[in-house]
Amino acid sequence: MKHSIDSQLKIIKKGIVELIPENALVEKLKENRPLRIKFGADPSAPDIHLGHTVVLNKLKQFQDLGHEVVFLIGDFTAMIGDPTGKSETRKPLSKEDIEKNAKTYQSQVFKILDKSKTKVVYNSEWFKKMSFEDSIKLSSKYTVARMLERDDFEKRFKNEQSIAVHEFSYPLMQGYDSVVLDADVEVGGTDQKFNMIVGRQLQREYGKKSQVVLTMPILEGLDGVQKMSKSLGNYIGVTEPPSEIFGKVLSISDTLMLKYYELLTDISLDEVKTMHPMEAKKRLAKIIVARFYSENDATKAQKEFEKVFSNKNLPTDIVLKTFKEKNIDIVKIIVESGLAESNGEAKRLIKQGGVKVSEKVLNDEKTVIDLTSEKVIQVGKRKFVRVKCE
RNA sequence: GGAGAGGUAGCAAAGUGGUCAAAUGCCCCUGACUGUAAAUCAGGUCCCUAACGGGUUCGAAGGUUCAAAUCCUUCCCUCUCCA
Repeated sequence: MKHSIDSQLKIIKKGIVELIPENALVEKLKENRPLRIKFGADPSAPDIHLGHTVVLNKLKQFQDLGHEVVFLIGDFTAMIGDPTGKSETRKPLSKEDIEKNAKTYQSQVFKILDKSKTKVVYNSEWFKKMSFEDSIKLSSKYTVARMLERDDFEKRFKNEQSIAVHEFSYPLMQGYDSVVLDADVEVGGTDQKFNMIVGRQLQREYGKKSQVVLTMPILEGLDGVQKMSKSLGNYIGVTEPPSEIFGKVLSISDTLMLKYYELLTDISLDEVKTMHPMEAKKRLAKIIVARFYSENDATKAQKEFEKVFSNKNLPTDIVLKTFKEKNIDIVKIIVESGLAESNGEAKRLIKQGGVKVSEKVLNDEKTVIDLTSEKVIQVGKRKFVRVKCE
């Protein structure tokens, strides 16, 4: 191995929240062997977003240091369905869905991870074989009081929200995964801390060495408050088109931008602070786009952004929607091309001056548009559609 | 098993027979100002209608009433305390 323990440790510790416990990691590194780094993924939400990449980047660093990443897909867990929080019970996924999601997940994960140094495993492999006796044995290794130490359990308990008994099984199962896999290190977001620590204890109970728990900060979503997640709709997905990613980054607040720089790049914050916020944000957006596409795509995305939003020109590519009739009410066009949900909303938008036809604000909701020539309809700042009759 | 408290729009939370399509706050949408930033301001936020008005909403299904989110019955769900 090329790196000394000190230099490895330095790389590993960069950008993390906690390393529990640090000296155990040092001991493991001293053994001078590739460590097994466990990372668990839930195949119910297959789209990877920037939030996930914080953890994935850390895993990549481990790979670069010569360690082995075990990418665990929690297919067994997903089959049962996890009723987290107050949201209604999540529907258990079918086998087909899980398989499909797992594939999608993998294809996206390998935009960051090194495939040749990653071992993919499914936890149904061992859980399917477990008997009821085994599972009772497993649950006897942890107490309710300790379960209630977990933040969200405690909160829900206090707030009089339901906690299904089997929810206690999730930390146990996740911990048991570590037992089976002989994980040396488990990496996850701070929200996973509790579950990962359960893993440590279970490993000990089963006569194995405890894993080291490494937590990464949670990336806030575009709103700057809640964590980035698909269900909250405040995310930037790694498969989104470059222009989308670029635009979304530009829309975040300045404070949030600093956090993104911190968690997603190697650039020092001092340097960022000397820049004009706008320039800094564009730079960040470019870096992120380039990571999932290319420098070239990033530059293109920036030019397009400047064209549309800074100079208020029309975008280069606008979707074309054709109609059979030659003359149609503007309201109908807006709704049918998906720029608004209902006639009422379309009318509202017009009243408020949010609709432009061929770059001119339109105030009369009764306007009939002549579609013999092509027109560009714009709703708000960023929704465009080209329309004409067939 | 017993006693009690609840389920209202995306979320939180008022309303407890007509004045309720339902206060308020947040989220969200549009506009102004900008840097698609923050802060601020103005407007909007179930569906149809140019408008008058109409149609569907307050856990579900029935019922009482001229009239129900509000009263009654049954059911489903959540929580608290006791056993």
